[in-house]
Amino acid sequence: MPEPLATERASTKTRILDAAEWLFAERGFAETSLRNITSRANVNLASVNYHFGSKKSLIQAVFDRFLREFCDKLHHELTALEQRGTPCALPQVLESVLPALLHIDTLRPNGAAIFMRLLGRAYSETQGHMRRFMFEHYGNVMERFNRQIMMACPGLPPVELFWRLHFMLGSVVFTLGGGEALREIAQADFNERAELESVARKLIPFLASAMQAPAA
Amino acid sequence: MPEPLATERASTKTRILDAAEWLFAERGFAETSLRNITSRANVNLASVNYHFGSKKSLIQAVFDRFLREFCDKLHHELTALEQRGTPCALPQVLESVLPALLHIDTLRPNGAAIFMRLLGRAYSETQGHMRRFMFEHYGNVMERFNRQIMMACPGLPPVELFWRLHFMLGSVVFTLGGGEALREIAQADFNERAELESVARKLIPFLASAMQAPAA
DNA sequence: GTATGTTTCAAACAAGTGTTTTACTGCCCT
DNA sequence: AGGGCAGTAAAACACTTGTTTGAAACATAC
Repeated sequence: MPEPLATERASTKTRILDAAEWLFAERGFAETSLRNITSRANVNLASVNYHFGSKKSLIQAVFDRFLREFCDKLHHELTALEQRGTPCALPQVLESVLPALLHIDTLRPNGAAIFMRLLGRAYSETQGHMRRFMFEHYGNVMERFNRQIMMACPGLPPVELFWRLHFMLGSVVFTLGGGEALREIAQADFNERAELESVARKLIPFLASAMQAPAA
Repeated sequence: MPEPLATERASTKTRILDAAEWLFAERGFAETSLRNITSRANVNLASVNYHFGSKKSLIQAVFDRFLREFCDKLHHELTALEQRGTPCALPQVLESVLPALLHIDTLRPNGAAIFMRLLGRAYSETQGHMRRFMFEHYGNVMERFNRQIMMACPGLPPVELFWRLHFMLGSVVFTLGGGEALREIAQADFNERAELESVARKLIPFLASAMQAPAA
């Protein structure tokens, strides 16, 4: 499937995906109606059921597109890391996700924040459909990342590692997905441009130091 | 207002609050209908509008009850900390929120997890109604906690402190509010009872170490 | 040019939403 | 006894939701 030229209107399918992901991140899944999506995408209401089958499938499709874009880039960074031979230091491992984040931020405005919010919502889902979907389709990349972390944290018991990985995920999702609210406060109170990359670069030493705490 | 005796049925108002907070945390605000709430509370549909005015006000009332219970306890712990005179070490400061968390966990089953999920939802709200409400009514307690953290982290620039406080909040909300999902995984994979307190006690050294990372 | 398969469109569908209305309790008070 | 009143009950309100329908428009093939 070729990239659509800039002159021609994007396909109905991607127009729906673009509109949906923005609204989902902004308001949540339940608070976003199909009519919100289709009117934002300038397509007919019925077209989402025609192309995706149902709202639930659309949500999954939105999530899948993000995951693919993110994991493809992360995969690339991880192979570079693995081919070094020598085990990497923690900050370097953490830094390897940065290009993937910045990448999806270039594809769409505020892409990384939207992705993080979707990730947060996916995790807070009671049923855990998406969490399962995520591990089934992209579990291998995440597994490789975990291994790098593990090698950089020698002597850490597996249980402790499990929890600390989720502590980290919480920090990242909460602050990077927290959206404009946090950034605006930071900018107002400290007059500092709070770009995605600058926040992420504050996160890295914070998390690296956290992971190296002695296990209780 | 006296505590209702165990024999008599709780007031309609608190029955609604109890049912609502559980459902809100489990499914979210929008996904929970008033009919879900009233049928779970065994009260009439109209009674929620009669007692609370609207669904939005009910949400706020649920949130307010949690905040009051939590901040009252935290207030108590903070005064104990402040009266020591000598500045406290970071782990001790962090540990001061533990009694407040455990307290609301005794008031209702899974209370802390529910509270954390509500907190997370409150923060991820686009409009930020609840965040504002929270700071207006309980900002003083949070301010005092921040000061204790600040004193335990000498030399940390204010901007850095701002972000790190939110990094911490993210970890706590995400993992403690993550609910049964994370605990079940931990229990299945590592055969370890994942109680609220044991997870919280893993969080403390993790966060303490994180806060002490050198500023970039 | 006609036939074929795909995509769009407006309209309708049944089900569920928050809220309001109206009548009907039980209860205290003078 | 009876008027005032906070609380409850069932029903209806107007509206939005996701989904389906059947016809129109489009493209592509022969």
